[in-house]
Amino acid sequence: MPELPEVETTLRGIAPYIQHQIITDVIVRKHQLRWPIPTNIKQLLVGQSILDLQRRGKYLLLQTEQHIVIIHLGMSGVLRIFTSEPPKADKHDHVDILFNNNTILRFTDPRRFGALLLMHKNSEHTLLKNLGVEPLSKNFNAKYLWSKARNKKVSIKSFLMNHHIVTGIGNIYATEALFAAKIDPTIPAKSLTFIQIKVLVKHIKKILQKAIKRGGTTLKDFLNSNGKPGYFSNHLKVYGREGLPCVICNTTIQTKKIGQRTTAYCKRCQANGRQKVKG
DNA sequence: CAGAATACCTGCGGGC
DNA sequence: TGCCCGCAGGTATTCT
Repeated sequence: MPELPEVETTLRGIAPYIQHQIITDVIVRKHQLRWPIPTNIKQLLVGQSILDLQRRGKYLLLQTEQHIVIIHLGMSGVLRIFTSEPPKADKHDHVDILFNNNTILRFTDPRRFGALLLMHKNSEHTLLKNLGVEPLSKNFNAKYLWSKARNKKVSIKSFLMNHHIVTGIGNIYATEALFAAKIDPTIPAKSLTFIQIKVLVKHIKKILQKAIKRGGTTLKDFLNSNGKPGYFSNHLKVYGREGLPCVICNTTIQTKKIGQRTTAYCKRCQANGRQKVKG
């Protein structure tokens, strides 16, 4: 999906339109997303106002007086804002939330891996309670990642994509961060030196921040709340570059499946000191 | 318990 | 043109 920068872009895009606004209607055309949208969502939300909007990992949280709306964009989800009559809903426009300022928030998701759930304001949702640290927070630092990596035999790439360790990093940004840090994505998490962990943390933060600044990455589906794509795609250095020359050393970029996910890497830059390539 | 495989769903591009 | 296959930004759940 949308990974952290895309969710953050979405949050910033929709917040000015719906914060402090009262929900006047909820139209659900398709309940069956990753989990069913609660059937009583309309009666629970109408009349409530949006007090606050937050992001936790890749989850968007819309806080109302009584409930918190949890939204996950899955692989192909998009939230868009309409301030006048929206276009006729097509088959993937699953939900419209209407507000008293005539704004409409529309949730579109062709693959339906996304979710729209409700939790009571005082409860703790199982989806959220076991999430790891936010990668852009101070809690995400070399000491933390190092301590978590101590006994982990999984590849460093799968480790980075484990949301119980650190949230919001998906295939694109894990791939990019490992390239920037010159770390072989296949090596076990526990085999990294503290210095490597430190460099990796630095690059993760840097890349995520840069991507947010560019409005996220659009490969195919992602659009911001105005329906515009993100522009970080132009800054990707390895992801999607299989067969093309490495931007650093010209070696042909290869791919490999790690934990079922395609991983692009430079054999030379990310050799992790195992062997020097001639030349 | 950790780690790997599976499941959910649609759309698209490539090969034939 | 059309069919079939594999692949895609995610992650909870089930398996070994």
